[in-house]
Amino acid sequence: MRFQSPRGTEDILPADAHRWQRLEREFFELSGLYGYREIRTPMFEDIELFKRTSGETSDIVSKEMYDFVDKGGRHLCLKPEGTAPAMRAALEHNLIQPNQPLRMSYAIPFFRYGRPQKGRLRQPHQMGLELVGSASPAADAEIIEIVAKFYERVGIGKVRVMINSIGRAECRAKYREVVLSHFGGYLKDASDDDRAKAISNPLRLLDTKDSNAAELKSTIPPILNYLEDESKAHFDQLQELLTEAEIGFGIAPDIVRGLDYYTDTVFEVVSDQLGSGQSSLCGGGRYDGLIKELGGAPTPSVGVGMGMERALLVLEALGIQWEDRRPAVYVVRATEDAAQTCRELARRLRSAGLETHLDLDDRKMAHQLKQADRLGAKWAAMIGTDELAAGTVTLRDLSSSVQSVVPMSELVAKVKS
RNA sequence: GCGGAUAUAGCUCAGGGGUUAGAGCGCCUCACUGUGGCUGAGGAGGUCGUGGGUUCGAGACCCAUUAUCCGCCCCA
Repeated sequence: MRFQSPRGTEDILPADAHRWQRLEREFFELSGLYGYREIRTPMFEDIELFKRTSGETSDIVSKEMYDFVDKGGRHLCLKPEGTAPAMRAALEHNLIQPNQPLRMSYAIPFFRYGRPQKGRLRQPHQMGLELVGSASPAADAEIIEIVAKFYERVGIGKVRVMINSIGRAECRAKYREVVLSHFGGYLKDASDDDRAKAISNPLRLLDTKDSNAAELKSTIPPILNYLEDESKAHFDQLQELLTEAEIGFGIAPDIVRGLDYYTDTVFEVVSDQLGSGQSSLCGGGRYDGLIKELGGAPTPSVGVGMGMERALLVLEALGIQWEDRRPAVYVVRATEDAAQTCRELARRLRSAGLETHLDLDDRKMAHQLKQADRLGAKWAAMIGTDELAAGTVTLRDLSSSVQSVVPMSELVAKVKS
């Protein structure tokens, strides 16, 4: 019986792992410059945490959770997103203090039970940021700035961040009626999906792909027209701040977000390089009501999640290749009597911080050189009877084939130069 | 969750009822017993995704199942 990885999961193989490491390194380095520090929370949580925060009617909670009951009868689930667990942990450990913004970052797998496709998995990964404790549009701008800088830094280039505001609860309630009456006629013979949306979350009618609704979508007045003064001012200031930071953005009135906890600012970065109908590279927004919902003092906050496999997919589509580290030296045992000396030299090279390879299986010299070549080693350090007697190493530059004889004592220095 | 397509060597793919299933690339050996890449000659590697069925005979046809891909849903 041969096993496969479970549906919708992927193995990250040794030849590819460096790309993931690089992505995470760039992410933590960049966000660290803004003061973000990593938080690591458990892979599973009490299922109620997500029902409370994302909302019972959200797609995540209503049909995409990997939930289970453990042997102690606890109803748990693999985390379907990163924000709620981070906030639960922050509250549990009293990390949230008045007038002290809390900045947290993470790179995590998360879990959603859906139909897999390219760029859409059951165990995807995301890099997330949470900025807790500021109501200022400067907080929204900070998160968006990091996102924009991140994509630029890894080579995806300048991205256009699409922003919208969905206001506060009253505004949304008002707008919900606007949407329902605007789409009223259409809903009579709309798809089951869209009719279900009309009941569970009318705002999501805005992103229906039904061609019959295209005109209605284009003629509906945007939610921005219904924002309260405060939300309107917030949104305007955010735009000024983004302009000041020279971040390219556009306004997309149809970005609505499927989770209940968002308020005011919502945003995403899209790419046309993803294929499979997937376009979202990252998504985020402000969630001023979430912490209160979890029993904490009302605390305004903003966050974002950036999809890792989607970033990698775009990088690949752009033809951007990241080189893995390569061995510095392959120590070649030319004759059997040099075996011990070869091992000793290899140890010395590694102590000096140089990746060094050695044949384990008494292969002939030609084979060892072939391995060295295949591994992409810079140098082959060859030792046989002659070198043993002279206390030297024959050092070959594998790309130029230039060869020289150096004393063993100078090997490390020569290779490092 | 709904609709469609696909599954043959490590990889990319041919073979569409009839002996022992093929190619390119990759891998191993030798030419080259102390020198990789290039070349040449050999070689290894497949329960044809899995399980049933039809047939004298199935990699091929039928059914089921699993996985992947595409569309919907949704998002990262």
